[in-house]
Amino acid sequence: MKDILREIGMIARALDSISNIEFKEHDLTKGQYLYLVRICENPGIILEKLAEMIKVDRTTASRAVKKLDMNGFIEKKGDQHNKKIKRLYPTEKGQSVYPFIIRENDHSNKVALDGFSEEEAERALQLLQKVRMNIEKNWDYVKKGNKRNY
Amino acid sequence: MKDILREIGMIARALDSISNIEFKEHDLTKGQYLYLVRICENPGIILEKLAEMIKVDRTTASRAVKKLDMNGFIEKKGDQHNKKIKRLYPTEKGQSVYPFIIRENDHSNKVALDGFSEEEAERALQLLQKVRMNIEKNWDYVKKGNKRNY
DNA sequence: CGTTTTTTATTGCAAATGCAACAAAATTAC
DNA sequence: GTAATTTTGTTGCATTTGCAATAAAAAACG
Repeated sequence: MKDILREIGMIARALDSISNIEFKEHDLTKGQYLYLVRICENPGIILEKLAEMIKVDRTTASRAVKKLDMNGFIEKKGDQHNKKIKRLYPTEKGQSVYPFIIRENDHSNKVALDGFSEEEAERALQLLQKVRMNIEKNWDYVKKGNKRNY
Repeated sequence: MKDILREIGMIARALDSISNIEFKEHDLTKGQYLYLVRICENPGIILEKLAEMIKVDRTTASRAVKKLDMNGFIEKKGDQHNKKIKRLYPTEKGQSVYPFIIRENDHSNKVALDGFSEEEAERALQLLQKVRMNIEKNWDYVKKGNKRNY
């Protein structure tokens, strides 16, 4: 059995750890960069979709977003046609941090793909996207309280 | 820029979330399965190496291992020639849970690689191992307090 | 040898995380 | 239309996480 999952876990923890240390400089605490980039790239997104996109619990996302709001990185706006949802938008301050996040992420990507040919990098991305799509079905399923069978 | 890192992050969080839910059945709390499998596969490993292997902070590993010990999954043994280190070994109970962890992980791997040919799966593993090796250098570097330049 | 540095392990905070439970708006079903 | 279900969001609580600081054994260095 090709154990790609352990590799993925190691890579993800290492990268997250690095990012968290590096973004402290921009007053972002643990995990916040994850939410902020996505809100910048999807202005008007709602919490539910954001959590789904990041693959994190709704309640965790709720608190992370609340903190981003309190610290002035984003703002929550009510919707005219739907009183329940709160749309999320980056503030000036949030947008000003965005380039730093991208630059850091790009650098990590470069490091990760060091020694890869253009074809290999492309191939790696395709394979990972496929893995992600395979796994997200299970995530939805299990998160909704269902039990996998194996 | 091929953003493989976001894909990896999503996959890792989704899988970790699934595993944590599924291992509750075996009285393992969040994250513990990570430590237990590795101790089973590397009996006598010390905390420091374990943390490095998993890519997690030393102090986090320390507490996770303490809990595994308190709950009877593993035990810490002093070394005869080195009074500082504590070698970690699975107990009977720990070993009895091991097959379940492997079975779950295997299943997740199967799901992840659904639709992959044998060659593709092999290729994916190779690429990920390479990425992991590229990234772990940076992780060591940053964890030791150094600053990446980019 | 003695001293300096590195390795290994732990604890004290402060913060993030996530399940349970709840609430209210929106949507679907009848 | 109303009732049942789903969607969206939040808090309470218990746990995990990780940076700082500490300590002590071991290893390196002179």
